[in-house]
Amino acid sequence: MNSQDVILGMLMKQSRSGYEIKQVLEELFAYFYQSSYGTIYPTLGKMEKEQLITKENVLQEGKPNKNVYTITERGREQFNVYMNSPVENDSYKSDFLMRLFFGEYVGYDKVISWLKQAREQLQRNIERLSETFAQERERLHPAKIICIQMGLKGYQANLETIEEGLALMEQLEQGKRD
Amino acid sequence: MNSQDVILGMLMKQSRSGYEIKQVLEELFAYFYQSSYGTIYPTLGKMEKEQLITKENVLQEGKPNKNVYTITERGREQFNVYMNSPVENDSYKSDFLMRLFFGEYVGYDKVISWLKQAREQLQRNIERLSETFAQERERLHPAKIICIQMGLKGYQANLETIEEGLALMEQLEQGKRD
DNA sequence: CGTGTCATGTAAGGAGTTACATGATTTG
DNA sequence: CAAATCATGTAACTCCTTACATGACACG
Repeated sequence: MNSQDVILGMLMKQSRSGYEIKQVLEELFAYFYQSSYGTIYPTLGKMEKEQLITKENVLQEGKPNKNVYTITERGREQFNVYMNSPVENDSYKSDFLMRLFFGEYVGYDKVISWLKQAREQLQRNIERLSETFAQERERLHPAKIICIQMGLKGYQANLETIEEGLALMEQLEQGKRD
Repeated sequence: MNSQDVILGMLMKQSRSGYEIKQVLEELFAYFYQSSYGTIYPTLGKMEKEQLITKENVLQEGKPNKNVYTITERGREQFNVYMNSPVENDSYKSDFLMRLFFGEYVGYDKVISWLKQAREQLQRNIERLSETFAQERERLHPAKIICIQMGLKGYQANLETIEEGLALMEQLEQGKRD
């Protein structure tokens, strides 16, 4: 899976500009894929050259023009190749867990501050993800529902573990003061 | 967080060779950090030049020699700088979830095969991670226990969601055949 | 005698991030 | 009038991955 595969998938149903692709990526894919303009725009250019997509300049009122990209037949074939290729291993990189792993080298207060920070972030993520899908829930393809459930249940499990950990750490921090 | 920070942390308590570092990384860090020799050896070289670590060639019987690295005072300071820097955002990249998201473009059978594959992988991961920490559990620093709990509970939540999703998909697959 | 483990490294390449650069329009 | 939003792009850089290269010994 690379940025090209992702973009092809996003253009399967509707044509979009690079800016719009970024927005959707941030709204719906945030919990399992991240990207930046520095990747999206060059990739779109490359894909146009390879005739996987076509560009159309669209004039807008009150807004700058935009380049709207449409997937070609060749692009659809390419997307199909991706969808039938072996699934790559997940890659999870967490600075937060690294800190916890090395938590013995700092004070309890530091660990507690990391946990609180992670808790707040998770609460925001859960709120955002549930809201995004609350309305359209019933109309979605079952595989997409599973995908969203993976995100939500995963977040919730993490939140619970952090909540428990925080309770433990605060207890220890109290005990230390006596 | 980069490979240098991780290596410094791993040398805080004991000196190790590049090969040993890789082994520990695979055994204990697999669920939140991955690395390769292509990163480890050049990083060790760089760190030695910067006097964050020192190298010692150790002769072994029946095995090739190894280069054992020891953290210096300067290295400890550097590690401290890392531990007091702002925590970076997690980065999770999942080809598996991407496939599910685009599941509407393939048949139910394909989705089911992805889910089964993910289930098997998760079962293996859970088994490995629980075994690794089953024995030494009580002696660990609380922060490290939370770190491991994050891994285990996260895996378990994912497994449950996949199990539910698989049941749903298999039901739909049956319904389709009538 | 072949496969696996121990052990260290290099070189080329890929993929993506960050920062920079620009500019119009809208909203408060 | 300032800040946010819409919109596109480039260039330098960092970091890591993959593949290659080597070699001794152990185990079955």
